[in-house]
Amino acid sequence: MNEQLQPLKKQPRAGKAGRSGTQDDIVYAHIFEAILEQRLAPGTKLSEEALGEIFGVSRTIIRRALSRLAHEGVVLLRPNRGAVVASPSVEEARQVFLARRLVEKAITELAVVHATADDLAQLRKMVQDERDSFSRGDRGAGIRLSGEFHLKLAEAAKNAPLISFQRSLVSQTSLIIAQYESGTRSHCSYDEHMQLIDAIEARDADQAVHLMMHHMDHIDSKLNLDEESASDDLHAVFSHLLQTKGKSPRPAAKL
Amino acid sequence: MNEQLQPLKKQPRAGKAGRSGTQDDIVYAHIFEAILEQRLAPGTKLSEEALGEIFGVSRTIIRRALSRLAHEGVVLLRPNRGAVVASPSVEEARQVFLARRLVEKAITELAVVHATADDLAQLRKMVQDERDSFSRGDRGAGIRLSGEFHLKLAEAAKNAPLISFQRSLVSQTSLIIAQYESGTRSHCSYDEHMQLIDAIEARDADQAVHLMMHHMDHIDSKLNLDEESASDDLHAVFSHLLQTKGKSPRPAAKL
DNA sequence: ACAGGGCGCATTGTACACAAAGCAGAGTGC
DNA sequence: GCACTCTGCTTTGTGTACAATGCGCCCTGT
Repeated sequence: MNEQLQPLKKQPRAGKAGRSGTQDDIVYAHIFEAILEQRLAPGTKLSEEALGEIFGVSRTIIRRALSRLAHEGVVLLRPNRGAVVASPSVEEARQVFLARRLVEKAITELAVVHATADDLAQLRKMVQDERDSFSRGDRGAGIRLSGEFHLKLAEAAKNAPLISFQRSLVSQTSLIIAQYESGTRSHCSYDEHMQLIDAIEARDADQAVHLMMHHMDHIDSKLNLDEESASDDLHAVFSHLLQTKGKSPRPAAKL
Repeated sequence: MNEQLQPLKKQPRAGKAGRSGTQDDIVYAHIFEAILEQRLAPGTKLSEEALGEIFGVSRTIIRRALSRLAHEGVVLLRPNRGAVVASPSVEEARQVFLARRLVEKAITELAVVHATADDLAQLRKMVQDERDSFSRGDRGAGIRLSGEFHLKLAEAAKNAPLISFQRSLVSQTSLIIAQYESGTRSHCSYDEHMQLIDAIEARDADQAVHLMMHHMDHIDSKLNLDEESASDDLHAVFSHLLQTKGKSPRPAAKL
């Protein structure tokens, strides 16, 4: 039932983070990636022991990784009942997108002021990688890299709290995209990303913000958050209930 | 050298959080409170074992509390070298305040739309408590309650990601205030809080935002983030260096 | 006397063992 | 026949022992 996959010596490819506690980061990155690529469906139970077996580490490490994922909102941690992959409701998705609009606007304005040449070069490189992933048909990597682009943009804005918040928002957005994206492929047009970089490099705040808001509109419109998402939404709610069930009506938000 | 303070049966008074894992929350709340009331100076080492002794719990619990505090930015977690009370630099403080302005503006606008009568009643009650604390001369409680007011306002805005972000910002702001506030007492005029509630209840978005921005200005102006903060700033930087870098003998304040 | 290296202590990181809390199933009473 | 409870198992929560890392001190060599 649970065979050990690899004895954990494999390096994390994308390096979401990779300084000190490599074990934590590896486990974190793998689970995160699995969620993004929908190998872990929303509502899936994440047993500590099973994950420990799989990654060849003790529950202590798993627990830390889950805690981190929970804090970023991609995993739901229920006291005494374990962790499950978060299944954001349509309402939660809307809230995330509202917050993102807000933050992306601010980040764009700040990036126009503070982005260095090096920042811009890195951003361009990321768009390249993103395009490559999509052309390879690697949807999961594409979603992840697209998210990392927005995160790098936040870094260019040079505001630590916003970077941290953006990390959380991007993670949740990725999960939402994985859950709600309509059939089509390219969810985040790298073309728009490139135009955005150009506007920032030109220090044209109005244009940059305009492009970013347009970009947000596009992402929004590609999701089935409205009426037509009935079946998808129902499925999400269903799996959620299967996990949560009990006599408790609804934890809604654990905060 | 380290006597056990209390065997941990004392309830957390203000209830920053208090549902399930009470132990975590108690430890978290006590450390947080100690930091706010400046019984724990920035840069102070937070030894896991010492804290465990003090609170009568194992390092496991302490570690979780520290992790949580670290995530909120009031504690700095250095791999293999333990935790210290964060000592935000002036630059970091500026970043926090910039982010807060942004978020408070959005929260205010949303609260005008979404705040219920119950929300408003709770907000008014919190201002009362805050005023009481200040009149009692309980500065730490005052700072905390003032922060909780802004957090409750975020809850009235009904946007989960913003609430979470606001929690982090408020915590860090509290630390900054504790560190940089100029000698005077009332740092957050509850009067302004009350006016803000009135504007929100009147659903006057422009007025509410105007008041909030004014309020932010006031908080800003009460801090010594500019030139005159030389000594305070120097001290902060100094303690920071003592902890982070060298082989220096002793941090000014010990646990 | 000072610089460099090695050694011992203190503290954190990790794994594991035990305790507690859910959850599922079978059995029993109404 | 249905519902309720009691019991056993599975899974999480917590404490603790051991390993690893960092840090300070002392010793030695120049």
